[in-house]
Amino acid sequence: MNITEKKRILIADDHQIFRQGLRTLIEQSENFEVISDVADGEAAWSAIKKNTPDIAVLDITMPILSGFDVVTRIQKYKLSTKVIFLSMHNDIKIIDRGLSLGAFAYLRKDEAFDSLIKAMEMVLRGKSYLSAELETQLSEYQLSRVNFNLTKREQETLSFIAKGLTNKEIAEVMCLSVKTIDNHRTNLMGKLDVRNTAGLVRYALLETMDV
Amino acid sequence: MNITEKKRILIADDHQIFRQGLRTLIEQSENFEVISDVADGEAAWSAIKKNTPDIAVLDITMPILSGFDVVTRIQKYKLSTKVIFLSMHNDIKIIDRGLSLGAFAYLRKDEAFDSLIKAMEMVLRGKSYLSAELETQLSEYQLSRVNFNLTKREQETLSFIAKGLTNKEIAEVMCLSVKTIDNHRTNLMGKLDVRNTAGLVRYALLETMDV
DNA sequence: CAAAACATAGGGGATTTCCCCTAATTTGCA
DNA sequence: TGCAAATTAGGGGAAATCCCCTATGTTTTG
Repeated sequence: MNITEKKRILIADDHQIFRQGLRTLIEQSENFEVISDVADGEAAWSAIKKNTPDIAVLDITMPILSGFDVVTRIQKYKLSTKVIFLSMHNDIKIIDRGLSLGAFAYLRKDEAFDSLIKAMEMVLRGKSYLSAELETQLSEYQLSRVNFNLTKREQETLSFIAKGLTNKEIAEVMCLSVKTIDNHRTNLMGKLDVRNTAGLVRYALLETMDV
Repeated sequence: MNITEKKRILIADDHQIFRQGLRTLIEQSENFEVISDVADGEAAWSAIKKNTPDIAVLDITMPILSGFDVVTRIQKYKLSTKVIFLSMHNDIKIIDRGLSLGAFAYLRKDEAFDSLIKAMEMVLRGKSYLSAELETQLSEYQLSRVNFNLTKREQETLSFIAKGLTNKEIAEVMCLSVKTIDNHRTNLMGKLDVRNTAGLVRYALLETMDV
């Protein structure tokens, strides 16, 4: 770590008290200075464009632009600012999305402040950071996702199920036997690890966006 | 209509050809001039903030910011620019959402250009515009929505159904007879005008956000 | 080319949903 | 206070689902 020059941090979070507290904490550290703290994603993006901080610590849920929107813009304009998400979200899907958009670290707000310092130091060295717990969850999630390889016919069947058609109706529109649709249905439930129509519809509506 | 001064129009749509065509059409009219045409919602918002056109003709599906996002900002900053949505979407829920966010008119892209002129003239007079067909659909939709008065127990039952529980399992967690859950289910399907589990889950996931 | 995966279709049966109906209590509101 | 709505529960039966299984032809892939 360069002693003569503090690393420049931007904070974006729509909760003012949290923001002030975080700023104070970070500024106690010798290696970091907070150059700006803002309350929404648009302000964050403006500040990042203008000042290119070393690290942007972003909330996900923010007014106007979300943290996802901001990191997307950073990637688009190839800015050197590295993003750390600091969010209350515990949903592994959200976390996966954030990291795949190009963030270097993801911390939950309930983690210790030391974790943030650690994350910032690692991120500056070009490494990503994730708590051990989240890392486990994430790899399980990504592993489970790749097994969701639905075949073309299974996808078609699923989309009809999600639209509310019965097996008989699906068989008619796809010009197939009801038994074939029943098979697709069984295979879908096996692959997606659900037990009934409700689970299939849930998957179709929540995990994919094209229904 | 003021003859000496043309009304200033902004167009936002991510399809360039459509945009150019629309600009040409509008500029043939004597009463309107296109001050800007842009390809995404962020550019639209910037231009609206800067120039406050009389009317913004917006697509809904656009990069960076959606048309919904733009109209939300216009409302938030109380700008005088009036929004007309011009979209391919035919889904009455989308249309309802757009109008309830504060748009003055909604036109489908497949409607005649004259409709747009008519809509623009009405919008300038502070009136909203909707094709007769869409107006009928919309009032039916809004009427049907208010009848979706689900009782407390029906709502509970629905949320369990949407989570994938069977009637038997729901009966257990709610300490009721399976037959009671079956009744709730039947009543739900009647009220929501769907025919099966898939329809119930769809409603729970798409019409409410707390699942 | 051979193996694996996919798509098709059927048997058969347990379980669940779907959809009528009746009916007793309880709750809420005018 | 009284009536309407809500909640509970059940009978009964048709339909659909869920979940095993086998089997044959096609397509994809190493």
